[in-house]
Amino acid sequence: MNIGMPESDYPDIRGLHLFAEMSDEHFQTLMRGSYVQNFPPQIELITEGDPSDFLHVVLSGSVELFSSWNNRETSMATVRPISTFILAATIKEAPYLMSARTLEKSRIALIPSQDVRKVFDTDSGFARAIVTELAQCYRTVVKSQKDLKLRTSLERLANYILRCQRHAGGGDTFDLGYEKRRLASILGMTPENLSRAFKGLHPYGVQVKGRNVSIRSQKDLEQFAKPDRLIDDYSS
Amino acid sequence: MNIGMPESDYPDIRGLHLFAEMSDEHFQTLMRGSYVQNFPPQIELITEGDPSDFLHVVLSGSVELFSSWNNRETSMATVRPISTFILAATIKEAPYLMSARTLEKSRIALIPSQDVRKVFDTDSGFARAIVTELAQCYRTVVKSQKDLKLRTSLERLANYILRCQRHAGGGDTFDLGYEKRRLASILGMTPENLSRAFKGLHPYGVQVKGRNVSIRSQKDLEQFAKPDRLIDDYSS
DNA sequence: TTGGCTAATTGACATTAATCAATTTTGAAT
DNA sequence: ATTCAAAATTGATTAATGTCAATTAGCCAA
Repeated sequence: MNIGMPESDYPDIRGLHLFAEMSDEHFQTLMRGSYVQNFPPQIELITEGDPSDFLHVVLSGSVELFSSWNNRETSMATVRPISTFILAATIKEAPYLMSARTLEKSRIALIPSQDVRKVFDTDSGFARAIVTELAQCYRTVVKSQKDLKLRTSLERLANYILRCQRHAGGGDTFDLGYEKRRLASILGMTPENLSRAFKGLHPYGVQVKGRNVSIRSQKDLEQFAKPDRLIDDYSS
Repeated sequence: MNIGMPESDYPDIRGLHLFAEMSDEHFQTLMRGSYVQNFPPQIELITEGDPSDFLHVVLSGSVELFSSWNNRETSMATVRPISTFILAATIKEAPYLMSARTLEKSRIALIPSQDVRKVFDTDSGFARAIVTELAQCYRTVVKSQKDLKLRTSLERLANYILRCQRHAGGGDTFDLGYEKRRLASILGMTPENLSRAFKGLHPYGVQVKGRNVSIRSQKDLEQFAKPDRLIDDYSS
């Protein structure tokens, strides 16, 4: 465990939208109280219900946000470098709504929540950035909610594949992005159902081998999936 | 249609968390460009995909936020006085993700989005309030997402009833809060399924007559519903 | 009060998805 | 390469939910 933030990590964090516009002085203030840790895979970083003591920044690796209730568990989102999580809880000084665990070996920066709140009040650049980030988070969840409520699991998978393709550059063959059991949870279904859903997309030209997907007929798949920018465009 | 904001509406709006902490000067700036309209029931106020020209404030009545895709429609949330909607789209200068329609005769204030963004940059009290409001919105959607992904429709209904009861003061008989078809959509099910779900809760002491619900056995219902503050407590 | 409209309910059925159990496949460690 | 454990797939079945059609109930306006 490393205590204190190595200066070598500063540029990565400074490069985040969230920290790009603030004054050097305030940035230094935040960094002074922060530290960085390396975690192995599958480590639970935070547990839902706990008080939000730190804003977390994923510097490398990846982190899954998940929730549990009544012995069931579901994957809510994945955080990839370089971005933050638990921002809303930090701002509201409220307990975490989701737990977080590393998916792989990850490097995480921890910034004390009270420092974040303090600097927020004095640095308008930082305040602006936080609002933008929060609005983005909110809109992402709303899109996800629409996906869940308006589409069947087959349609969700089809649209996930198209988003994945776009994210990978638009080629007709690409990586699925997740282990299948995790993807199933993200899409709100069981692994068995996902396996069958892939077969259900076969008539639309979708081929899957391990984590590799290939789309034989872009047109057929899009015609079935009916992607919608107000659900599937994660950039706005 | 009334053009311009009557001064008599100022106190209601000023009383909102969102506008309570800002300077008088900035508040006046916002109000000068704003206006208030009265709408009959079932009027579509905004349509998803449209540019976000105004921040909306519900002064009286109620407004439903809903979304459509592929000829399907789902209810996303209800906005009751006195609160705002479309804040995230306003901040991000992005298109609305949801449509809005009045449920009843409603009085709505419209504040130009560009004014909101401008004042945000200069008034730190306002900035703070916007962040708090957005964080609240975000957490509300996350809770709703957990409700959807972790619970069956029967469990969602049971917990809805308990939340409703709490909101109504805790008595064992209270109003359902919505027309049943709308509640079904909010809970992510069909009206037929909702009707059967009410029957499914009968063994736990739930009686429904029209919009009136009564709980015969608080303990049984809670034991079944397993309410969780990280899903069902809308105050934090 | 009485139509007449919409909402709500009910039954029958179809579809979708979850569960359980049994293999098969995969991938990481040796 | 070999081995082992976890992941993925498959089949059979059950459970949950949606759809369609037909009533029934409730409400508002004339």
